[in-house]
Amino acid sequence: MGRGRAPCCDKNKVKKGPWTPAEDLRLITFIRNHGHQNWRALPKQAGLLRCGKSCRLRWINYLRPGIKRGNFTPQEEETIISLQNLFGNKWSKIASHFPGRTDNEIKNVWNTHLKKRLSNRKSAGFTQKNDSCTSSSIISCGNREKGIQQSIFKKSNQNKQGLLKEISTRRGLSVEPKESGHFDSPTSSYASNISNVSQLDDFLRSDEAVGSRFNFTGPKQVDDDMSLEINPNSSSDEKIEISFVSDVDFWNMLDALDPLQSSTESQSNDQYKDSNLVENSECEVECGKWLRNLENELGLAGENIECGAACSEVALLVGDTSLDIHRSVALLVSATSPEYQYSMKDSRLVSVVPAKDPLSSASVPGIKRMG
DNA sequence: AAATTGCACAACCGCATTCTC
DNA sequence: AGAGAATGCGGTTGTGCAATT
Repeated sequence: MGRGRAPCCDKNKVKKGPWTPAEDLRLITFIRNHGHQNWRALPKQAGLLRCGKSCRLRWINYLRPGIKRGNFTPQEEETIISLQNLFGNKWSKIASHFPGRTDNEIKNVWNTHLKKRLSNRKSAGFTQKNDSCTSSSIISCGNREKGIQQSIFKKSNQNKQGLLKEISTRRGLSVEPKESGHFDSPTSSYASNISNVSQLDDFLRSDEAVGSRFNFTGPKQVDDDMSLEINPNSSSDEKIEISFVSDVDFWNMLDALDPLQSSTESQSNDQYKDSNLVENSECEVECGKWLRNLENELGLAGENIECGAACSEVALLVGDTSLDIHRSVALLVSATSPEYQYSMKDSRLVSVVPAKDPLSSASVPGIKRMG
């Protein structure tokens, strides 16, 4: 057992506060290449001005693959309540019953509304005993509590300007939940069958997408109908949202949309545009828009910085990492920054330079978070 | 339209526990 | 065995955003 406590880092030299996309990418890239044997040494090795604990927390709670984001289903919430009753505030133990969920997330959901719900139940005269929702049966009785579900749903209506929402709005797609808006579909790689925008659309319309990856923001009124309605022509706003999840699936999805799978050395934007790898111009335009949204979502574009310069920063961050990231970044440059061109060697991104002056290196300003 | 309030959640802090030498 | 380092865990806070007034 340790005595005393050494400071985990020099607090004067570490950055605090929200993580920027560039930091995230740096952390992801480093861990993908080198793992995380030593959290204390990791920030220095990865070139991050962060405390090791902060890196660990960021990875565990947000960046690692397999994180299941989005609202908790009523069933999950009831299970949390019963497990909390069983174990107390042993969040990591409770989280072990929810693959993909983090202890922090469960702790948050408990503190924000499950605790209140429980006290409301008690004050309303409901006990687990006379509510017939004992720990063993509680999982199956979630759907009976429509009122509770409705209140959950209202609370879940926190809108983020998500990537998918942008796409769905632009493409006239909205999703109208008639029930609680929660789905418990099995998680699966959504990248495997997507190769163009229309397939992406199909995916967006599928239950699998909603259940495995996307948060659902629902109507304020909840019908009795338990079905999911998808209304492609609806003009209702902000019905679906997605969090940026930097996991394997994320990169795989980019790959799946990537028409540069077989790209070779020194492929310029013009070459890219002229190639037959893009099925048609409409698809190209859609991909470009989609990727621009992605760049926005990553905070790599906007008033403060040049698109292409941001990409060059990303390229530097990418370093010697896996090929899929190289392709993704190359695609970002192609789709969003015609004023820049990239060069690839052995399927790796080696430079991003202004197209008008191919001899000069792209400047690399610090990336500023938008907003 | 502006101000206020409340909510959700990422991130921090410090203590506990485990690991290593 | 025990000291120090590293990691895990749970409580708490800060911040951004949406809803409400």
